[in-house]
Amino acid sequence: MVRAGLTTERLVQAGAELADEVGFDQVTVSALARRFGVKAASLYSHVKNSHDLKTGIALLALEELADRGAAALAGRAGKDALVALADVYRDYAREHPGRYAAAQLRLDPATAAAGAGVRHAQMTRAVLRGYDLTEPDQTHAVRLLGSVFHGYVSLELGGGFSHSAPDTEQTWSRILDALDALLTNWPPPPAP
Amino acid sequence: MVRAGLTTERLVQAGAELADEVGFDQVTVSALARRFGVKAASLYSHVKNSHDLKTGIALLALEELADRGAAALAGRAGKDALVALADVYRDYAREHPGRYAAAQLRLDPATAAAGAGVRHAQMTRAVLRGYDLTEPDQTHAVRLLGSVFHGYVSLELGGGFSHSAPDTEQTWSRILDALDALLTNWPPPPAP
DNA sequence: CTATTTGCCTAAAGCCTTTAGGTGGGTGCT
DNA sequence: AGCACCCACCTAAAGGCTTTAGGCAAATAG
Repeated sequence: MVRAGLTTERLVQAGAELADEVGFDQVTVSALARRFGVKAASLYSHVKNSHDLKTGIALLALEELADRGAAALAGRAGKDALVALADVYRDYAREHPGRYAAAQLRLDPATAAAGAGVRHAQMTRAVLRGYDLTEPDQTHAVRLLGSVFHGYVSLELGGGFSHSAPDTEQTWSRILDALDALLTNWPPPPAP
Repeated sequence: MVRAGLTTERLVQAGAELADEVGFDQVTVSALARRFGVKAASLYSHVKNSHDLKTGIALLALEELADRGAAALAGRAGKDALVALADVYRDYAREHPGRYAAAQLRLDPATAAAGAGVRHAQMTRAVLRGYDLTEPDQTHAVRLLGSVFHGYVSLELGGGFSHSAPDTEQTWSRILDALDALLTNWPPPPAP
């Protein structure tokens, strides 16, 4: 009987690959065990339960995304940085749809705080250094960028923009133009 | 033996309520049957299968959302209309998180085309009539608005903005100010 | 007041999750 | 080398959800 050599890390890694292949919600302890040629019960020595496994995949995805973001941001500023970071999210989601879905998993606050979530907010703040925003507008802008990135990527991934001209490539680039223009010229609070 | 009086419609309706209470992914044929005091197998005369039930809930949510949107848009234009439509999405998601999650279900093209999906795009286009955009910028703007609405709402719902000042109410209103300013002053394509 | 429809039931098979307890291969100590 | 221990993986089993097939009884129609 040859041992499969399971570890938590390898399970999470393989779970991420499985997610990209068949979708995050199809990631199951059984399917993962099958992939290792092992009985499902055997995974429970390495993973607390199904939810734990999914959390592990989510944290992995957030980490990978943050790493890519940091690399993309290095040496860039202004619109250049904005576009680079935005493309990181979009490209990652297209290359790894399962992982991206995993990153959307609602984590309990403790887990989220321990993970790479904070790095993401910091990266967006780093992009905003290239524009002239002060608190609290900077926070508003962080949230706007997060919303656009996430919203666009998940709509595009879900096929929300499919079969309609013009193509999504153009839209994406024009949206980034528009965001750049908006950040450059952030409106003051309207007089009540 | 008193009959429960099941119909497809009542099942979908109850499924939507169940989704709001326990989360869309916890909506299960078994749970729904339990709620009607009936065996799970009995539902299969009214609903093809589990996926069919979920699709029904998704279509219901899209319909409800479109109805609310149409009502909100009546008699409004410009920023007024923009804010009204945006609030429809946000309020609906907060009142009916399960239904909102359902509305995000990936539908096959045929089902999507038959449903209220088209009405949503048309409502956004209606809002844009208050601004001076022509094709293809109008399509880009439709997609931008869709991304912001969906992205913001789902991040807020997922707790992405929690426990950090300033509060999300302010951010939401400033984001809408910003979108209004952006649409009013939509940037031309940058020179290559 | 029968006859048909149809609403809900039981039975059963298949798959997933999770816990409990067993066995044997590896590893390290003597 | 021999031995003991540990840990990786196994079998067994209980419980849940999905879905199909076939049956009985309540509602409805002629």
